[in-house]
Amino acid sequence: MPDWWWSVNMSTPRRLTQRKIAELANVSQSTVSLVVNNKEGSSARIPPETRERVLKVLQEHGYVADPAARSLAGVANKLIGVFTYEAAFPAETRDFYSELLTGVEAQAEILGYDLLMFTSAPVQDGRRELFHPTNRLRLADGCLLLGLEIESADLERLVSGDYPFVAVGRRDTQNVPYVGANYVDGVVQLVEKAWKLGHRKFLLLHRDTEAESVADRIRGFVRGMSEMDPSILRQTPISVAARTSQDLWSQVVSSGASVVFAEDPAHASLIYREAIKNSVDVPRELSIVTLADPSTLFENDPDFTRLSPPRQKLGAESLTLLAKILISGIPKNTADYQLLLPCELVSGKTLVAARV
Amino acid sequence: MPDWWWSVNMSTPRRLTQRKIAELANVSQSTVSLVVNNKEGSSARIPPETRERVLKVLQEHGYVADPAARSLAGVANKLIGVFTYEAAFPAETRDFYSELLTGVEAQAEILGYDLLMFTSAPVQDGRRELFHPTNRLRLADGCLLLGLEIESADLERLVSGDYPFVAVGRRDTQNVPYVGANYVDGVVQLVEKAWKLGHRKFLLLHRDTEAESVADRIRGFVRGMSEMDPSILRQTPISVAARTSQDLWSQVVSSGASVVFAEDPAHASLIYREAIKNSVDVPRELSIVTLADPSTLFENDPDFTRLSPPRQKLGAESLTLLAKILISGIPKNTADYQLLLPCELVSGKTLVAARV
DNA sequence: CTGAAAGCGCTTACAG
DNA sequence: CTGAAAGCGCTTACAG
Repeated sequence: MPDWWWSVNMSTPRRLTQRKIAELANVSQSTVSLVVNNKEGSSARIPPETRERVLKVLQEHGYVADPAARSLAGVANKLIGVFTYEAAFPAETRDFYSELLTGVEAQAEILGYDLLMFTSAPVQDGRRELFHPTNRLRLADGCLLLGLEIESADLERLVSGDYPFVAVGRRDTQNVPYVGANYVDGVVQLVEKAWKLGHRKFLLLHRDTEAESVADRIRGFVRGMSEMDPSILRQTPISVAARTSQDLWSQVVSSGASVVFAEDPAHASLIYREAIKNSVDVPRELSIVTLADPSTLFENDPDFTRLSPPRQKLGAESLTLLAKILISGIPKNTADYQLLLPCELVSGKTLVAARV
Repeated sequence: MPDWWWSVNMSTPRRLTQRKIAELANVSQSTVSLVVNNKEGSSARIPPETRERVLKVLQEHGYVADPAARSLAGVANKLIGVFTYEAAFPAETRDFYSELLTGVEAQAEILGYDLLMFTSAPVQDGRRELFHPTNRLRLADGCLLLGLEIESADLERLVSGDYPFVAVGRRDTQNVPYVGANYVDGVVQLVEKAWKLGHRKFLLLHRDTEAESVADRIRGFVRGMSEMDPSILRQTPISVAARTSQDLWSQVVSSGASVVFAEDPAHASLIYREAIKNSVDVPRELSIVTLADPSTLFENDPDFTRLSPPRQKLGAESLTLLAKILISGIPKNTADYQLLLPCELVSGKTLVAARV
C-alpha cells in the first residue's frame, strides 16, 4: 500500500479484512480463512460453535475475500475473462457476439463464474490488442477468445504459455483449444440438397477474410461439389462477394447460376433485393442459400434457406470446455479440446427445384 | 501457492516474475519494478544504461506484471462491476441492455477500465440477487447497477455502505447516485406538441410496473396535460396497458382518444396493427405516440413519433460518474451525482393534426 | 482444535 | 544510484 493511500481514501476506511473479522469474532485470522473457505479437511477441525460465530460476523459485514489476494495465494477466482477483438456490444457487431455471449452468460450462471470483459485493451487499427504491455489476462483464471479472425501470433503465444484459454470458433493454429461450428459438413449437406433439386450451376460468394469459419465453408462447398461431380466443380465460380449491390448482382448474372450460395446473409439480402428490382423471381428463377443466420437488421428478408451455426451453444460449450481445462488441465487427446458442433440446416423458402 | 501446485503444473513452470528478470539483467528485483513502472521520481534514479538492459530483458520475455500482485500492493484495479438484474445478453432483454452496455463499453475503453459482469449471482424468481452470501461485488472497484426496476432495499444497503456504485436510470431512493433520462420534460413536450396539433382526447397506456422510469413518464403526462388544461386532464384516462391486442384496442376505442400515448413501443405496435385490421387510418384518424425507441423486433412498424432516451449516453455517463466517485468520492451536491439527460424527441410519422 | 508463520508477486519508502 | 525490507490480504502446511 503506497503512502498516499490514506490521504486519498480518508473517507472510506480500508476494506474489510480477515484480520478485522478475526478480532470481531475473537479468533485468529487463520481460523477466519478456514471458515471462509469451508475447509474441514486434514489438519483443521473447527468446532461448530466457533464456525457459527465466525460465519455470523462474516455475514453481518458482508465479507468477501479480496480476489487479488486470493489469486496471489494461489486459488482460482472463478473469474473467466472474455476477450473480444472488437467492441462486443455495438450494433454493428451485435449479431455476431450477442448470441455467443448469451450462451456464455447462461453457462457462467450455471457454473458460478463471473465474466471479466477486457474492455481496457487498447485498440489498434480497429482491433483490440491482446498482448499489450498492461494486459490483464492474469486477473482471470482463464479466458475466452472471440473474434471472426484471431491473430495466429496471439494464439501461438497463448498455446506456448501456461494461461488457460479457449477460442470460440475453429482455429488453424496447432493445439489451440476451441469449440467451433462444423461448417464443412453443413455446407456439404446444403450442396447435396441443391444438387438433388436439380441445380447444376452453382455460385459461391464468400466474405473477403482469411477467417477459418469462412475457409471451412469454402472447403465444404468444394467437397460437396466434388462429391457430386468434380467436373462441374471445375466450372463453378467461387469468389469474394462484391461490395456493392450492383456488382454483386453482376456476379450472379454473369455466373449464370441457378443457385447462389451467399455466405454472408447481408449479401444474400442485397442479391434478393436486386433480383426483385430486375424482375427475377426468387426462388423460382433463382435460388439463394446463405451460410449463417441473417441479422435482425434485415428482418424484411425472405426466410432464407440456410445454415444456422448454433451460436448460443458455441458460447456455452466454450465456457464448459474452459472450465474443464481449469479443473483438470488440457486433455491429452486433441479430440477432447477441439470440438466441432453441428450446424442446423434451416429449410427456409429460397431453395427450390431448378427449372429444367 | 498450495503444495499440489507443482504436481498439477509440472509441464509449465511458474509465470515469469520480476525476480527472474532481475537475475537475467543482473539487477535487483526492486530495480526491475522501478523500470517496469517507469518511476523516475523522488528517490530512484536509474542510469539509462541499466534501464536499457532491463528493458531489453523485459521485452525479450514479454514480461507482464501480475495484476493480482499489483492490486494487492495498492494499485487500483481499474475494474468496474456491472450488475444486471436480468441476464444481459438474451434477445428478450437485449434491447434494453444492449444500448446501455454499448455506451458503458465504449467509455470503459476510453477510461481504461475492464468490466466485470456479475453473472454468478444466483437467480431468484427470474431476477439476480445482488446481496447473496457469496456476492462478489468487492471484486470490482465499484459497480454499475442496471435494471428496469431495482430493489430499493438493495439501494438503501448500498447507500449506507462504503461501496462505490452508480445506478443507471433515476431512482427514488435517497442519495442514490444515478444517471437517468429526463422523461418528465420529454413527455411534457410531447403532450404540448399533440395539444398544439389540436388533440384534446388523450389516452395514456403505460406498463404495469412501479419502475421510476414509468412513473416519470406518467408524471410528465400529467404535468403536460394540466399545463394545457386541468379540466381536460381530469377526463383523460391513464391506464395500465392491457395484455392482449384486442383488449388494447378496446381501451383505445372506448376512450375515444384522438391520440394514444403508448409508453411501450410494443404496445404502440400492437395498437397500430389492430388499427389496420379495423380500417382505422393511422395517423389520420388516430395518432400514436410512444415513449421509448421501438425494438428491432418490430422493424415493420411505422416510424413512430416518440421520445428517444439516450441509452448509449446513459451508459457512458454512468461510468464516467462512477469513475469520478472512485477518484474523489461522492460529490457534496446532490446535483453532481444525480444526473438527468434530456430525451430526444423524434418527429416520426404517427402524430398529425387532429381531425376537426 | 487454533495460532504463528511462510510465501504468493508486487510497490515503495528507506538505507546504504 | 541500487538493494534489502516491509507490507498488501490471503491460503495452507506446520507447530503447538
